[in-house]
Amino acid sequence: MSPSDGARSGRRGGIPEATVARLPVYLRVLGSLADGGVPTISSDALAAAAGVGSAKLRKDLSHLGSYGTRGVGYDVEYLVYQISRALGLTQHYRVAIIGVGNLGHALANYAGFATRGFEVAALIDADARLVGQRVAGMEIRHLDELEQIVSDHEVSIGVIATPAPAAQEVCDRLVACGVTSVLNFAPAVLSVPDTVDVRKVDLSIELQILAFHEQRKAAGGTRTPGAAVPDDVRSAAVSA
Amino acid sequence: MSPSDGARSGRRGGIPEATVARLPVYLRVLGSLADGGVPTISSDALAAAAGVGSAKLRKDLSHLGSYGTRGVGYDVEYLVYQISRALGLTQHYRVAIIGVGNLGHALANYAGFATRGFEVAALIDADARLVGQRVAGMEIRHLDELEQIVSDHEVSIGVIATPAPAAQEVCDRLVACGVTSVLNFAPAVLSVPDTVDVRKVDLSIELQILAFHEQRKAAGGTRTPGAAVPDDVRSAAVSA
DNA sequence: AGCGCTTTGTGCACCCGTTCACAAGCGGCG
DNA sequence: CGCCGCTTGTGAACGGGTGCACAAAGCGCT
Repeated sequence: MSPSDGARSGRRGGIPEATVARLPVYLRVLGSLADGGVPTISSDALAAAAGVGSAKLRKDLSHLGSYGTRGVGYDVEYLVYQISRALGLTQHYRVAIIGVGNLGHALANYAGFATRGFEVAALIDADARLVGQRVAGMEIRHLDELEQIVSDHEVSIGVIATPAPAAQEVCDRLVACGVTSVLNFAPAVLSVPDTVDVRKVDLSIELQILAFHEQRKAAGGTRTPGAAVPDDVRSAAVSA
Repeated sequence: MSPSDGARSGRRGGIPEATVARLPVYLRVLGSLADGGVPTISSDALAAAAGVGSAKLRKDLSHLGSYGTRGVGYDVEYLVYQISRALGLTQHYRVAIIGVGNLGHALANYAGFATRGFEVAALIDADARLVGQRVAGMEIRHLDELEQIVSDHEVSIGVIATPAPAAQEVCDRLVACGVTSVLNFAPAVLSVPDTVDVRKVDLSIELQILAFHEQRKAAGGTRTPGAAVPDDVRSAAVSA
């Protein structure tokens, strides 16, 4: 998303963004395979399990080196290690969750955090009535202490699970504390300096995208409950 | 995937997938503007509020018609209507949530559902102890009744919030009932016929992607002597 | 040891999406 | 009434990602 990232120190890190987004999927599948005692796997089988094409998978893996044996496949455990290393999962990341409402509550209890080197270091909320309560074995702290908490626990990833109006302010404070990665669950557009990475998870958007395709599918063929199908045909006047 | 379903993208009225993914963002911003009484807005201002480039925004909007007045901008209310229509939000969609654990609980209480024509029609869980309990004013039904519920309520979107091992089976049953859109929160790869749309929301993957970038940023600044210079001097001011 | 089967790794062509730059169009002002 | 400045809409160049097809490279069997 960076407009022009000028000088790239030709070291590792040249992994395409689309590949990075798929590596965690491979990692998860490989984890199950390793647990099942599978020693090696071919790109075809792994691709099928991960829901991608085999050529794409091979190209993805080729970006992090030539691990894999021709005629045999990939060593599962070794590949797990290499992908983990490429993703930076050999390090430990401390996460702070801001906003302990329904969603924050669910996130705090989410088992997926601990499994890959992520540790929920703090739960923070602005509501004084929640402060002191324990969720997932952790005490909720007040938003006023955010800076102190981030500093003490060396939080490197902030998870925003607040209502939308509070999101930008919380984000700004996180960034001011030196947090450079933010995962935003609030339905709001966050503006940050481009040294900071923001990823958003937005349920409402996902539903609306599904709605679009649902409408698309309904327009084509089977029984359509209401009328209102004419809007399908778009302005043919302009586009010749 | 299969080239045969190419009709879905790139036809008349065929809005590019990337554009569809951004339309909900525009819609949200426009909603706030409309509430604030703003009558018209320029592509530049709207793009800034949505966090995209203005050219991209104009091209996105151009895909759904030539709404907008040169020299003036876009009529906010009219644009809200047009985007809503393009996304299919003029229709009503009934959603079933399968799996009422921490996450399903949070989803059931999520206010964003009702706001855009989505209605949570059913909560379903496999745990008999949860059945009959009320969450968000709705009674939890047992998984055995899934087919009946989907049929009775004409559910068109299924939200899977089960543990990973149950996800594929639940998905298969949903598909068998005629559900053609699935939103998957379980950390599992779902395989469906290509008539069905699946979108996945995976917290663990998002964190791992952030970890990758975090590692990349830290690559030059940790304990490297002499190289303590921040990786990029392109510091942009936060929204002041 | 050699041969053939299997699978990786990759060069290449294609396609989607992004960005730039500008002509066309509309409202307001003199 | 005509000109001017502003904004939209879009043609065209550009870049990244995807899929195909194949050469290179191990392994096992004979």
